[in-house]
Amino acid sequence: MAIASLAKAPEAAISKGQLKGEKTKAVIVDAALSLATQIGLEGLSIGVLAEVTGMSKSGVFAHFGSREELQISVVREYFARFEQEVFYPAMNVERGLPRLNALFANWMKRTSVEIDSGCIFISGAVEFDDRPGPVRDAIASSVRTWLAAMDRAVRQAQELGQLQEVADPRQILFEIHGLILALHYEARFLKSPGSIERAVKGFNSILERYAASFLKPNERFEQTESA
Amino acid sequence: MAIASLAKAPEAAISKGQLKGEKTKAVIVDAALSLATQIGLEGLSIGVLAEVTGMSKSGVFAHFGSREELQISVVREYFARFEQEVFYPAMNVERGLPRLNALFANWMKRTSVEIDSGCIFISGAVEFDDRPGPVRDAIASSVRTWLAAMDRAVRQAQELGQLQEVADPRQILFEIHGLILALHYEARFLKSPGSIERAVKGFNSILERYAASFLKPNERFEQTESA
DNA sequence: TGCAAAATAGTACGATCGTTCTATTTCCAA
DNA sequence: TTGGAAATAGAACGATCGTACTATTTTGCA
Repeated sequence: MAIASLAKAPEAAISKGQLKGEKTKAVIVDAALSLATQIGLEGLSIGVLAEVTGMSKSGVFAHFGSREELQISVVREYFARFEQEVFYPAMNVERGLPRLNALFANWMKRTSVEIDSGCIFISGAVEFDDRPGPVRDAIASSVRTWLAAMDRAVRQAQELGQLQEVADPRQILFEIHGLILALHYEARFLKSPGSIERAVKGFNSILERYAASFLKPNERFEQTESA
Repeated sequence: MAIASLAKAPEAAISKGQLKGEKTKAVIVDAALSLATQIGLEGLSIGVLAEVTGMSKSGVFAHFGSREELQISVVREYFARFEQEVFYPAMNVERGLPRLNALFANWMKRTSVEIDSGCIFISGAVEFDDRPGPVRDAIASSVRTWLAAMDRAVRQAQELGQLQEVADPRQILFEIHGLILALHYEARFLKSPGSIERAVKGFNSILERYAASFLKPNERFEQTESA
């Protein structure tokens, strides 16, 4: 089960024998991904990618047919890993606040790691906010899918009577999203220490404010817990 | 009085006669700024800039000596305008919560306008977070200067007994910054309606949470008020 | 008004970019 | 094992980039 219905295009039809091809393609996408997290999707260059992978420019190019298709592949791969690291583990946690806590914990943990590597959903948003096209669409649909998953978790906490029924889930989500963005900005760009703690504290404040009743201590979010 | 001491390099020494030169330089920077807000500082190209301003490439180039210097000039110009639109008007409002309200209102108003044009402090942070150098430094010092001004406003509200003394100003600032970033992301990239209202609501929630006592109605922030 | 200096234009350079086309190599099933 | 297809390499293209150099024009003060 993926985050939502769209999730994954048919893509790699492994049935027909493209063993070697798909394998090196995966290697290229992997290299492209770690390049893109550092210098952005727009910074991706087929020449540099060929150099890194030890292939020829045309050899790399042939796997995608266009730079744009390469960028889309990178976005899809990033989304798949995001799903794997952030979303799936939290699905093993019981619905409601515990799962919401887990989702935020994993999201924040990933963002913390990305203080060194960068987040494509954030850098891509900036690079493509004025550039319509399939790359922008791929990023936007990935992000919307993820935010919808968070939205579901918030609503479930409401249905279980853990968060106020009257609260607007999208308001809660907006504020949580802001914490992640501030964490990314202040830690990665400004290099201000203590950003992680502030994000955690902000999250707890949000939960407290919207809590149906006072939270039991074991429902408070701690940075160490996860998954 | 500028936001802080650094504020403005000596730059345009208008005393010595560089009338024509400085004038066209201003025209170039102006064009570069509106270009950079849309496609980013890294997207700036001297060729395109020459085309837009009706000059020759070398004519444009001569004013800066390097592309990097052009980018720095753009950052400085952006900062100056930010100062003019967001910071100065709020200085005419009385210290404490009213001024903090005005600062946030102006900041948000500017961010709202930038839903169409883009914010260089946000896009620049993404473009240069892994790229050390004078451009990154220019952006970072501008942002830090602005955040320090916000920090001062928060502390003044504390000193006046309007916000809790025990609260950490940087925590408050972190959460406010997150609201602005979420507004920029969700409105500009995701194009989700209602983002402005959510940012306002989030700001009021923060003030209420950290308020020393209950806020009087006229101290609540309304989107329409400003300056 | 004339003249040095400042401002702008013109041209060319090496580099890199995405892409195309054609060869060559490698794979894998029959 | 072999033959056709898939995968990769190689070379070249037009375009654009920042920058360096040299001319030409324009400016503004003596």
